[in-house]
Amino acid sequence: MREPARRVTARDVAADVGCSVSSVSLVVSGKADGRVRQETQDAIHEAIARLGYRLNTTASALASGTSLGVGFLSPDPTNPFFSMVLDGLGDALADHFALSVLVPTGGADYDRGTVRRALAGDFAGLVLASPSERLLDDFVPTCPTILLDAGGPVNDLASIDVDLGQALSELAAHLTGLGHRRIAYLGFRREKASVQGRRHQLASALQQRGAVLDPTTVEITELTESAAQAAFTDTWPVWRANGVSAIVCGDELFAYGVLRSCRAQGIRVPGELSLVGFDNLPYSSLIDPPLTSVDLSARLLGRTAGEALLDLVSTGRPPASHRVPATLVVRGSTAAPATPQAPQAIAR
Amino acid sequence: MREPARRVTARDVAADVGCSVSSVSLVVSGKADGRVRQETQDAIHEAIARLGYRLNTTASALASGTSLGVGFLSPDPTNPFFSMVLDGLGDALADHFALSVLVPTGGADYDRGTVRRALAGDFAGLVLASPSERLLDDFVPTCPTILLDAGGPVNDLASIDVDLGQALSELAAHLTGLGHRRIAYLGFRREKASVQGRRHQLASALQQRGAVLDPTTVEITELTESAAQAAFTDTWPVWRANGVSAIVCGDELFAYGVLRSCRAQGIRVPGELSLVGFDNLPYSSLIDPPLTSVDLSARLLGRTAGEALLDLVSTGRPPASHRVPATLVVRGSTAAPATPQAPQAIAR
DNA sequence: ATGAAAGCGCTAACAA
DNA sequence: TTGTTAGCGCTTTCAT
Repeated sequence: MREPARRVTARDVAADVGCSVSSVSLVVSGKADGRVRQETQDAIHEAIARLGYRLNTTASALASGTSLGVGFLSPDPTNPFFSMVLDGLGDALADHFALSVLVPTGGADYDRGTVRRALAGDFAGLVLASPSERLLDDFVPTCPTILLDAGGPVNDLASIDVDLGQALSELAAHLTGLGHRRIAYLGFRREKASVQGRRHQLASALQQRGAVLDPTTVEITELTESAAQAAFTDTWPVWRANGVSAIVCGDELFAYGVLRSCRAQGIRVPGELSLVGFDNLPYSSLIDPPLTSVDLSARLLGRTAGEALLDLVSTGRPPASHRVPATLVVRGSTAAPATPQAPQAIAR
Repeated sequence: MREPARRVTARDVAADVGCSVSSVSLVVSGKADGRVRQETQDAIHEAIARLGYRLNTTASALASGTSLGVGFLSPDPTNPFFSMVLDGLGDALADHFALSVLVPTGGADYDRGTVRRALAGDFAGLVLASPSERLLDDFVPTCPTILLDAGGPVNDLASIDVDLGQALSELAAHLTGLGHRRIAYLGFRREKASVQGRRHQLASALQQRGAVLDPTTVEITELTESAAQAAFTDTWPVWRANGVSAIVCGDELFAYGVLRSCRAQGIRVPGELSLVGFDNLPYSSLIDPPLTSVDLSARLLGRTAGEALLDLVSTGRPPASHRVPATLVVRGSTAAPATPQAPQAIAR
């Protein structure tokens, strides 16, 4: 039963050395050169090591008015996309801040409650990944905040987004080149503008090549395989009747869900149905069939967000919103449709 | 160009209401009932809302001597195993602490530097996932710490571990039942005791059923697919010469790496080589072939660690080390060996 | 029921 | 170059 062992403070060190706490503070924070004599510095260092002194970062933060960490919110820390974003973010921030991951409670998307907890955390900055529309509506930032994958700036908050333009036209070219004429989109329902943007970009890229995005819209609110599996199972009869021969999924997890549904129903992929995912996870190339993917550069996205936040925190000037380009990775889940496709009229 | 907007403090609220800061503090911390008159409480609540006051958690932590978060260290936040552990941890801790994920710098395993940063963070507690042997050697905890997947308690630190006993004998029964007689193990080199333990458990389970664990040991230090791919490519000639017909991988990522190597070399899985992974990621059932897996119950592991930590932090008594049972999930990557296997002598 | 006051451990003026 | 001092915003006795 050992003592609570009162923590060694800067004062203890100062007393031991016979100097003042300010000198200790200066030495510890590395601002000592030219302000504290070398001998004193040495003595302080020695005492710190001997006594086992460690800076109390809480007190330090309070006194200096700076905060210690930045918060990261994502709908689901389990989704590989967000893990990779987190990894990139860590890269950019590691030397400057601790990264707090606010895990939404109960497997749901993060909501006001989670954000409130984040705001209570006295962070130096906040990164909101794939925030939902409702959330942003009444979100009042209390610290430098940047959005990630919000589809563009919202309420003066900069957003780091994926630029899908190039990848989407490549995708359209790829699919139409294979002979697909009617493609469906299985999206993630988050912030309106973003979703519409993705759909629209894909739709117009397809149109330019004489193909069509099926107007039957499916937007999933839950970022899980099983939700996608269920949604696809429900909607496939309609899409099939419409002549859809390829599906583009707004999240790779969705593609996995579709795949499961196809297996369960005996739908051949590719052939009867071609499948494209957004993300390009490490597993894309291992699954059966290997998934053709739009690579969202998650890690780069995270790093860019980290850098933007660093900039925002230090300069106080709102950073420009950034776009990092996505790239198309073609694999085995897309092939020519089994039945030749009729040319389509322009949608809507 | 808006003002730095000095933060609303408890004093502002007190001044507004015409009471003292102590009352505000009591109300905010929920200790007001019976100590502050109801009218005053109401007035304070009203002022808080109107003024937009939020508790400064840094100051609160300093004054009360409590800390705000717990730190989580893992070799790689990108590895789905750790994401799931993190998720479980978040579940257990969410209402009590913020979870800080300390991301190791530069993609390497976390080292003393990372730990030092963690220790500097004034956490209420620390969770060290899959710590390396060297790390623990000279690790001096400065706050309640629990280990996760360390293979058992180390230096008085409790560890939450997977109990492989049952799953491993099922696995041995499964493999020998299929006709395998010589199995190799591709492990993750971390803390010695743990690794030896896993190997030994598997070895003895196999022996009891007349099969043998190939003595050629491969222990990978880096938790990546590509490391496993390379290691397997190097060692396969030896294993093949020894008559190995099945491989058990200590991490599912390793199994993916082996799979890639097999594809590259045209080794048929299963048939020429059966493959088993440890983890049972969501992707196990989608890859080709679906992976037979020892499910490590990552999420439960995380949740258990969280609960143990909560207990440790609040009671101060070291929690018991826990073992959560793994389970075998049989899928398509294991089958009878193409060539019948000779009965094997007992290894070493 | 309420408020005054003494810190928590550190930082940053300012004096010396 | 060094030490003294006044806080940072909150919690927590302890009087009142």
